[in-house]
Amino acid sequence: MAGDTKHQWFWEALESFLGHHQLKQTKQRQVVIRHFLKLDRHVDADDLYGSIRKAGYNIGLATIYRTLNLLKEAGLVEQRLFADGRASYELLIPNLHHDHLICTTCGKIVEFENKEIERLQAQVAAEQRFTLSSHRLELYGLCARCNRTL
Amino acid sequence: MAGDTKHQWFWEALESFLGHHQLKQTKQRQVVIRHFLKLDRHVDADDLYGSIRKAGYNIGLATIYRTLNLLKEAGLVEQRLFADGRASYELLIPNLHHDHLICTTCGKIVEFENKEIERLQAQVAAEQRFTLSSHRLELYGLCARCNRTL
DNA sequence: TTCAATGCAAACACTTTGCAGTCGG
DNA sequence: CCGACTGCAAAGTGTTTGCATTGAA
Repeated sequence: MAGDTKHQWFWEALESFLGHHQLKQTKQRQVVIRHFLKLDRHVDADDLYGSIRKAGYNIGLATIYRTLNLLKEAGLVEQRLFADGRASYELLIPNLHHDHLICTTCGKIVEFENKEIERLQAQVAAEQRFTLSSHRLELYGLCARCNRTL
Repeated sequence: MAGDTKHQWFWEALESFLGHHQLKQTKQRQVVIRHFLKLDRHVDADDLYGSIRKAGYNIGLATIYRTLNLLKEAGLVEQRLFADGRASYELLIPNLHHDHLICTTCGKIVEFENKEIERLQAQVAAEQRFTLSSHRLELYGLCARCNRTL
């Protein structure tokens, strides 16, 4: 119902999660999530709040945080912590993991995926007898543009 | 003077940094840093505060934060952010980079280094025309012990 | 003698929580 | 109707900052 076709899998997963946990579908949740999906990448609570407010809704910041935490619980979203103390959230697409290349000057983020690196990670974990559940890889440096400008 | 031989390079680097920035060596800084070096790994402000206080010193939390930030500025220490909002600090040993394998249950941290992964990272960065300055790789999962207990 | 450093407390920014009212199933 | 959800404001959290004072160079 609230789902566009592009994110149908997401709404289905959410519905399933809500169902299995006797949680409820609400107007506000739908608005928050719709805006989250629209903003698409690396969204923080304030971005969402602004976007939602600009669209004419009056939804409390608390509800936004609660919704983001819900999505995190549901495993649909990943929380990412930044040095300035803010947390940003990213849509977690199943089986479509990627890592980040981050420009330390302009903040540009390039996503990438490298099967070979992942394979080696699994190998390292196995050597230490860890059962891997997830990982985070971030490469920091200057993007081509900033490298030129500086 | 305040430097044990093991961390001599550290005290020298610090002295050099202070000198080049007209900053001062103080009693408190030395105490904080000495305790930081003693605790050795993945220390947070409160750990330090406790350790210092237990040793009979009365040094403000603010000073501890200021000192840790100083070390970060000096590039001698790396700040790491945790999901619960705390920041922990780790001694940054030059040319001795390592990544982390973190147990999501007991919090155990195993350090590792993998040249092959680093090589692939450099390759990825080059493909995107990034000039790499650093990276962070964290693998999350269950350690052997927790895997057994659960 | 100067100006960085300190301790304290107040200020901060982001996030969570308590509560009374609301609304979905 | 039950109990999860909401908005609001108040409370929390770890960290930073303003200020008068201290102390290193």
